[in-house]
Amino acid sequence: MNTLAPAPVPDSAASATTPLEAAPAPTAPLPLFAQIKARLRQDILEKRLTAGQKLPSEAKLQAAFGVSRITVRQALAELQTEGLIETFNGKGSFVTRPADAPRLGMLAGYHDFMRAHGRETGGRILSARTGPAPPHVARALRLPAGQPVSAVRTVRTANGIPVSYALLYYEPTQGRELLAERVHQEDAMTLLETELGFRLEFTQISATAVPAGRRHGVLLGVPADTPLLRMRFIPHDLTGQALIYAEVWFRPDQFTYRAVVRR
Amino acid sequence: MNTLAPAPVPDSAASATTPLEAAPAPTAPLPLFAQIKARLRQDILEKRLTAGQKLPSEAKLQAAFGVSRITVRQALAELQTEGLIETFNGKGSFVTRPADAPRLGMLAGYHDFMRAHGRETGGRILSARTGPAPPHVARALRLPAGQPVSAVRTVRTANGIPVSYALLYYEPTQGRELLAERVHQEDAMTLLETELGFRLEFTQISATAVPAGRRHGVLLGVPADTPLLRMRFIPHDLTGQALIYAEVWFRPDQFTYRAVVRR
DNA sequence: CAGTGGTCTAGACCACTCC
DNA sequence: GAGTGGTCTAGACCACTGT
Repeated sequence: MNTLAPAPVPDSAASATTPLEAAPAPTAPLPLFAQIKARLRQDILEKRLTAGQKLPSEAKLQAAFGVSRITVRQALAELQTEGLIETFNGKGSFVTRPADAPRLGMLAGYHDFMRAHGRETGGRILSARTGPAPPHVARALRLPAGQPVSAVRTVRTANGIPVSYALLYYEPTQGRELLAERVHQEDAMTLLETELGFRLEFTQISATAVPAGRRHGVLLGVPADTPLLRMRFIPHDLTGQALIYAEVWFRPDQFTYRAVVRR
Repeated sequence: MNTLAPAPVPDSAASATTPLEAAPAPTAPLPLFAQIKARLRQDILEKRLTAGQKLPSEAKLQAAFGVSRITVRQALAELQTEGLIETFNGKGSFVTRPADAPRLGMLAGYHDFMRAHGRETGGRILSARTGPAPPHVARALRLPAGQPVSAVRTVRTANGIPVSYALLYYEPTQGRELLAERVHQEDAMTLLETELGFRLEFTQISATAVPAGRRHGVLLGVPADTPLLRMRFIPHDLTGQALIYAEVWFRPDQFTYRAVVRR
């Protein structure tokens, strides 16, 4: 017997909606700890276990899944290195709040960075509408060409000076409409993690320099042909799905991109 | 008894040079697995175990340290998640060659990227001399102001077209002089990892856009005031020491910086 | 105090690699 | 087949957290 009983996720929370038999399992029956890990991960991603919530104790998991403690601990250990849970001696294991996890990409995010430097951040939304996705956006978001997407344009300021012009694309599903109301106040990545509850796994980043066009020059308050830093951010969740496509033009005299990268 | 016997690193390789008693251990005697891990890590960093080399088998480590297999495995597991070793079923554990480890920062490095796109990379060294460190460089490398550092200037080309102008600073110690002979052919980060055997842990990166000055314009073959992408890379080793300070100006029509960042 | 995770042991069986 | 890592069990003691 190498397959877990279809036991519900123990303790609190309903489940039953995800019988283990539905797993792939054509060839290799996953090791026990991997099955437990997959189950818990799914519970987290699908919000049956929500941010900050305490997981069942190791003893309870042990009993519920009918395995030894070491097996339970191996599952928890891997979830921990993946940053999905945190465990505290004497207290228990808890689903990480995404904001708790150290942010490696953009150092603490744009707004935090500005505030940390004593600059008042502001901004406004220039437009927010829905239309067919441009080809490169559709490709990045893995959507059929021409599929309708939301497009939001914003300008951000610091101490009243324009800093960036941003163009955001995303599928107009789930609670993502919130982006159109808040991106001028908070970082899109922060909103995705804290307000919308997505679990970011990795982000594709690119950077280049471009001369300010007429339109960007006016919006950012610089003469045409002034060098601008143009970056693209494409954050992905744990399943590899791209969540948004963001293209941002920065005034280099007002902002320098900084990051810390492992390896 | 909670302290490992001063057993030498078992199998091959001399050691004995690092008795465990020299450890901190004033208050909390590290857990056994942590002591084993520390010992192996040290052996790797100090080249008693070198890249690609096979570690003693779990059974041998078990016997050598006088602990149970699980304890050995916990040490190995953590070294693995830190990327210091790789293990293969049926073969053993091996010290990772830094180049094997997935490179998250610059996607596969500049030269690999160019070659992957079928472009012939070239370059030349403009100058290599030693002089007092500029203040911002001294600060980043944690050196006393004015301390002598090596400074290397290079230009890189792809298919004969200038792509970047780079300015590298580093302490002229150890084998690092090699940098002055090879940076025009290989990425500095790659040289540090593969040729010089450093273990990179994290890299500070910054990006901004600047107008090409007269000198940069001539070197890169673009008119003055053309926008350039200017990036700084400061790679650090496992101890947090900055290894080099690199400042690079890219022609944006020839190169876009791309990276994948966790979280 | 009870509950929780942190560490550790001594064994076991399996799958994989290489000779 | 011998050597190696991958998985798993049953039990133990400790340190920390809360009441």
